[in-house]
Amino acid sequence: MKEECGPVNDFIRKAHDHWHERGGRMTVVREIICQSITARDSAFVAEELWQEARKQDPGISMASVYRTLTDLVEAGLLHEIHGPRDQRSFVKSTSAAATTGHLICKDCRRIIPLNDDCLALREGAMIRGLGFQPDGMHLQIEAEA
Amino acid sequence: MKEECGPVNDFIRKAHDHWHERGGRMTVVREIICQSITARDSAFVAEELWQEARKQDPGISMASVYRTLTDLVEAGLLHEIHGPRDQRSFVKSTSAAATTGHLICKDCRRIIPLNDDCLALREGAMIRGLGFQPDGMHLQIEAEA
DNA sequence: CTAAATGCAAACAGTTTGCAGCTGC
DNA sequence: GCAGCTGCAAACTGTTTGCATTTAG
Repeated sequence: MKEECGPVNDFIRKAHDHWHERGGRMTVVREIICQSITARDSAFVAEELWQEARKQDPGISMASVYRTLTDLVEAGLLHEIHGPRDQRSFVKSTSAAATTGHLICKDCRRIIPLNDDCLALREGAMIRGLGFQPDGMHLQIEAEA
Repeated sequence: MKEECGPVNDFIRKAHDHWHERGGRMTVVREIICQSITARDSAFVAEELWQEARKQDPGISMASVYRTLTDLVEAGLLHEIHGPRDQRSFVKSTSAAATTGHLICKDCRRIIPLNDDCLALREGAMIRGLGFQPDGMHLQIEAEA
């Protein structure tokens, strides 16, 4: 039942470090959840991770998924997306959607990352001009197919 | 108790028309809520409208506020903003925040409308280039003071 | 051995809904 | 009078939390 628990990729290594720094641990449950995140490159919700994590260990609870997600957002490894408010959704901070924006298709429900480097630069400068420190930007465009 | 119920400004006139078109009515409750909306130019939440509406008629329920807001979004007179998910928030469609974006300050909690006409043009063109019909765009930038 | 993490179930907050009574036309 | 609106309270949904138990180191 004991699995290989060491860091296996960059995301997991960083998560591992984050928890260690605060006296925490990289447990099996957390590693399963992180692995499920690692596989994703667009936005996801807690439920999706849970379904996938349950395949590895059917006992994993939603509570753990949410607790893990909260930690990872705090660690800066995930970004929370402010979408339609039925569910919280997240992206890895390294994903394009985290730094620029995403397109939410009202028809197919897909969330498509946008990749406009220029946007972050332009708007970041504007915000600083207003006297604020930008900390996360999400361009959300709803569209029909 | 009977008040002047006719349309008194553009927003209210349009709302009035919307309800009439679908066999509904502009009631006193709805007018009080609409008036409270009319006065606002930045983002607001249901609770705020409710507090204000109660000053006119303490019996008004949150249910009515939400039902009215839902109708107005459907009518295209309001835009729902996808902010931090503790509460739904809205802006009048005529507000800058509806068409361009808004800055959410993590410290002071204010939501500041941004006015970058260029943004809507640029991004709209990009989305159409991807084969979608844009329908509402929200640039959300979180920042610290 | 001990602090930290987990699952469970209960609590929570904002929102929605069913329904009986009220209202505007 | 009747369709439509309202307030109330109960239902709902996604998320969070308290607690007894398990687990990692």
